[in-house]
Amino acid sequence: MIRTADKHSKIIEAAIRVFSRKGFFHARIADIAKEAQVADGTIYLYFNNKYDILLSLFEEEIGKLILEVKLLLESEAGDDPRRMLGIFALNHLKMMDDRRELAEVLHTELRQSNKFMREYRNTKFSEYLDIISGIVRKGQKMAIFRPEILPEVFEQAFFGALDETSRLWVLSPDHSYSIEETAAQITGIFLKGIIATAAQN
Amino acid sequence: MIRTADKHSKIIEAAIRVFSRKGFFHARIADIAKEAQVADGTIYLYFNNKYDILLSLFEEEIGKLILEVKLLLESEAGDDPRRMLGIFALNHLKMMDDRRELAEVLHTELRQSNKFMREYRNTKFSEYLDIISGIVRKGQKMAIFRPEILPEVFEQAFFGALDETSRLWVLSPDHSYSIEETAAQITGIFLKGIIATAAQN
DNA sequence: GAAAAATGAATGAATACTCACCCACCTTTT
DNA sequence: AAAAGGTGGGTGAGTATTCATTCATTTTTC
Repeated sequence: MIRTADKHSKIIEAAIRVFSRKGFFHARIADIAKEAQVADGTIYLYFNNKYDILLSLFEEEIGKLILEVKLLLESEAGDDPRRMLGIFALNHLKMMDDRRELAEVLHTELRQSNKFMREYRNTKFSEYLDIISGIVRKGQKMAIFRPEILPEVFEQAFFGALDETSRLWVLSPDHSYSIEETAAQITGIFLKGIIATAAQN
Repeated sequence: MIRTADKHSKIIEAAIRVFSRKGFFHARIADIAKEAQVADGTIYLYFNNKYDILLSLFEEEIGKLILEVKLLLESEAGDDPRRMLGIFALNHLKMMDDRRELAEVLHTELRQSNKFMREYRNTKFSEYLDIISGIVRKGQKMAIFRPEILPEVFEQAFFGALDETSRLWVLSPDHSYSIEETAAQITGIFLKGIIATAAQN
């Protein structure tokens, strides 16, 4: 066994594959160990228990996702909240499509564990979601978006739409339309839904 | 032991409570039996195994939900697709709020099991979802809704929005606004998003 | 007093986690 | 610079526990 390999990420990556294949509860530590080419016991040198693997996985992967979108929003949106929503949506769907195994874990296990978390706020996940309400507030401040829309409700609805879409996308292998079309449809509906005047867009 | 009690529904109802409290995997058959005031073995006279309880629960409860909404749509919507969307949304959120325990089970376990179902279509659940695309097609036929909207994508987005909203609603006990307000916000966004002309609404 | 329904103690399969041991590599001693 | 000693990451067989399911027995029904 090569000494210098980064066991931590190796285990996380193995866990993503195994959890996506069998689900958290049916995944055995032995499966993850085998997939990571590591002994069962080694896993406990890096994680406290099975559930800790899942939580670490969430934190780390969503952390990366947040950095990625924030960077993209700064560089590509030209400070336009309308474009920001489109970029967020497309990026979310694209990344879920690129990393299907991670997507499956997030879709099924994140909810499960959210429910049993003491403090739902203060997670990387809610930080990711709050990017959306941030965009809404910005648009309202600029008088581009209707002021009567509650940013939190919009956030829930917009994310819910993306989440359900990506869930079904990943679930079935064949698709009649592209990710870009799908993202455009969703962004289209929500933009028309939130824009202040009967604007052109 | 009460004699004429319908054991089947008694067990289903007990299972809803136990699954919502502990989640499917952590729920023990003994817990459900105790909650239903029935012996462990009795459960196996009505269901093949633990997972069968969950699947039956889905089929039966979503079946009821479908009947309820369809009736409501026929009696209250006056054949107007715009009102139909509003009725669907409000009914969905209200029912999730009324039956929080069932809602929690649907939110967390339905996804889990969806993922591991061979044939995703042909479930009561997809029948429920298809009510939404049905409304969209109706609206497009009447030239009230934009024809370029893909009914399936709208269905996913609209349901996703409702699902995420009800999920968070059930998850946290305190709310700044009412269900009616929330439903109105969501319906507002989606209606403005799908309506053909810059109509009055 | 059969037949049907219900019971709950016993069974045994499954598996998360532990821990005694191994050994590659580093440090100290002579 | 060779030997001795130390360090700690890595290992994986073993264990204790947990529960879904079964079935011999009891209770209820008609």
